[in-house]
Amino acid sequence: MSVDEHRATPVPPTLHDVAREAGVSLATASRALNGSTRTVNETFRRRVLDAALRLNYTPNLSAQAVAKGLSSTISLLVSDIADPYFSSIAAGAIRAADEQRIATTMAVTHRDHERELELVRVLRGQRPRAIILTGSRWDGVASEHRLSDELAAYESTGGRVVLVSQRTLPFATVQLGNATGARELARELVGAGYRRFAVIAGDDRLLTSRERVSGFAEGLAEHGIAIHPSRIVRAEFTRDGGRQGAAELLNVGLDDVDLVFAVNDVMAIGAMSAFRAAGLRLPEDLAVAGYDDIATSRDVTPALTTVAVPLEAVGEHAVRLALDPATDSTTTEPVGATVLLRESTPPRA
Amino acid sequence: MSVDEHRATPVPPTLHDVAREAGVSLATASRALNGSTRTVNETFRRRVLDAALRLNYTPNLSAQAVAKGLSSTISLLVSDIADPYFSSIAAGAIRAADEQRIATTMAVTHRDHERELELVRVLRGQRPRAIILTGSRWDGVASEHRLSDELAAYESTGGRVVLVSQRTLPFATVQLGNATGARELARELVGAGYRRFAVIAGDDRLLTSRERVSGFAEGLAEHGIAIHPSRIVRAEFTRDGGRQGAAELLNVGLDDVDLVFAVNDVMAIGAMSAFRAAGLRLPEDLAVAGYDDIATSRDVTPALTTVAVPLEAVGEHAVRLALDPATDSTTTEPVGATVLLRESTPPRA
DNA sequence: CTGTTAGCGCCTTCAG
DNA sequence: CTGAAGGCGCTAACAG
Repeated sequence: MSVDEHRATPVPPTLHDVAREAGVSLATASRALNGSTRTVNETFRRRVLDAALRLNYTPNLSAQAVAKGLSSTISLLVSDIADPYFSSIAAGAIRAADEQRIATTMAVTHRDHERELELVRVLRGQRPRAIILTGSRWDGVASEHRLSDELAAYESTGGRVVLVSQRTLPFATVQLGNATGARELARELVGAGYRRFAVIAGDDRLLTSRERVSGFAEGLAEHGIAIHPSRIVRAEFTRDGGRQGAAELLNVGLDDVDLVFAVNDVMAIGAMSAFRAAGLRLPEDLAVAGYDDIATSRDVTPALTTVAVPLEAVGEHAVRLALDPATDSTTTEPVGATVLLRESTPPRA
Repeated sequence: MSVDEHRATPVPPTLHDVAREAGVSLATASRALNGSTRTVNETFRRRVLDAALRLNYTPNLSAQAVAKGLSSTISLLVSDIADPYFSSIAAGAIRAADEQRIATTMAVTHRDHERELELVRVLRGQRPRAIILTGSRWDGVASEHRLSDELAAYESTGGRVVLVSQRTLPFATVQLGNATGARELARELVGAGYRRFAVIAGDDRLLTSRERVSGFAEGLAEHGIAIHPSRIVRAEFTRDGGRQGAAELLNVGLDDVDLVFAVNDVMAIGAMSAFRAAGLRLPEDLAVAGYDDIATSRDVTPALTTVAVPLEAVGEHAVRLALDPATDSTTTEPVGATVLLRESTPPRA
């Protein structure tokens, strides 16, 4: 009767078990199974590998992490994983991490900055190789300073921080060309014959919203076109936010508007639904444009004009920056965007 | 000049540092910071907490895991995180895990069973509290046995396995009522006046596809309706698969069909796009129905008739099963589905 | 090339 | 209630 049968909770085999089974020392077993630098006699190697296989041994990654003071994990923070914007970035990030045999831990902030700060503290406990923060940064939000301090503390103890958004904090960042993309969209829309615009924006402290709105306005300004302030409404960065923004525009009146730009596709799609519910025909009565090029944008009717952001590539870049030793807190990786004119904004006479 | 300034790589403060800073022993510091059972003098408690705050200390979770032989992580396997079906489940799972202060590690199988098996092996190394496998199980696929063995080994060493799909393997599972949902859908569709059906299914070894097809057929059979085998095509479980399936149906001819049921929304939406590209008017010329009720299904035009699966709740259930000590390998949690009749299947005269 | 021996950061009996 | 000491599984010098 082995000692195992006395134990209340069964327990996975350890390296020690493998070594004993193979009749070698712990060190040899360790080297045979992982041994980066050192090499080990082929006979012993086989014996160890066989033993490991026989016992169905899997190295305890936590133990490895404490022993070498380096984990094989990265942490990815997203606002909402059910949002296609973030799930696409996550897909790219997970794939890139996977290629380097790094596991990805995901956490969700629900767009709450206090929560985001708290999560960073918790995640630090995992001692991940890197923490990647996705989602727009905020302006004029007190917690941003505390967040920055927390991240700086993390970096000062060997971690790496990568931001996906704006470079408002002193960390490596994958920069999304929001202003440029929106400006280009505005130009193309003017080129297509549109002149009278309204905008459904997000919270003005959300830099992504701000950049897209101001970039769009700049593009229009180049053609001497201005957006009347009453034609810019703000709402949440969600589908319902889009519906609400549309309702608000409907209230102030849309007679002098021929195109509504929602600062992201999810909102644009919500807005389309609200406009249609109000009896408007799209695109005949009103044109709509969004931003991001989420998968749904081509499946709605009319297909949504938008600005494509290579989201999966963004996730990959973020991980690459995170894992590249050459990266430091001043590193920056710009990512471009591409205007996609579709049926929701047909050329106007 | 402190010793820290000599170190090549900076390092996070340890519990030892905190204890020294607070002028107490390691044990006291440990108890003050986590100490479940033991209680510690209020004065010391404060001293320790203050010291921890001052040093910006975060407990090393890996070290805790090795010390107590129990990690605070669960692993979630999905086929494709950018697919709204899985990202919704993930959202629910992450939230539920979060509530119990458990971190979620995500891995992606890309619908490859070999990869899935490999991932389980790797993930076991993390010693997660549980491994949750989402996505349809396969029938007649050799690796399912090896997977089962691997999972059994994991469970025999204290882990917990939860499946989200079919209970074809001897582990706790959240069972999705695919057959029931599809049968109900068929009934409602017949009730709405439809009589001639075609189906876009997935790989026949995919149990989710099979269950939905056979449930649907059963529902029709109750009314004496059969689907001609040539009107059942198979394709990948993706949007492109849906397009392809639609093309195939278009080829064999759709004159004697008034409704196409795609076994999931993503495929249904791809099919709609293909049908429309072929000049069909939806729903006048052809009705379409899907399954899952992903967010996009209500945003397409016409809005898609589907069967709602409470995806986020499914994720939550999976985590609850995973973390509930009362769960064992025979536990089962059935989850119902609800038919949602929308514009893509208007009542027929 | 192999084995012995300290740790890694933390928890947890076990004495005081 | 507190502190000292051993151990968790593994790695990395250090000898042999």
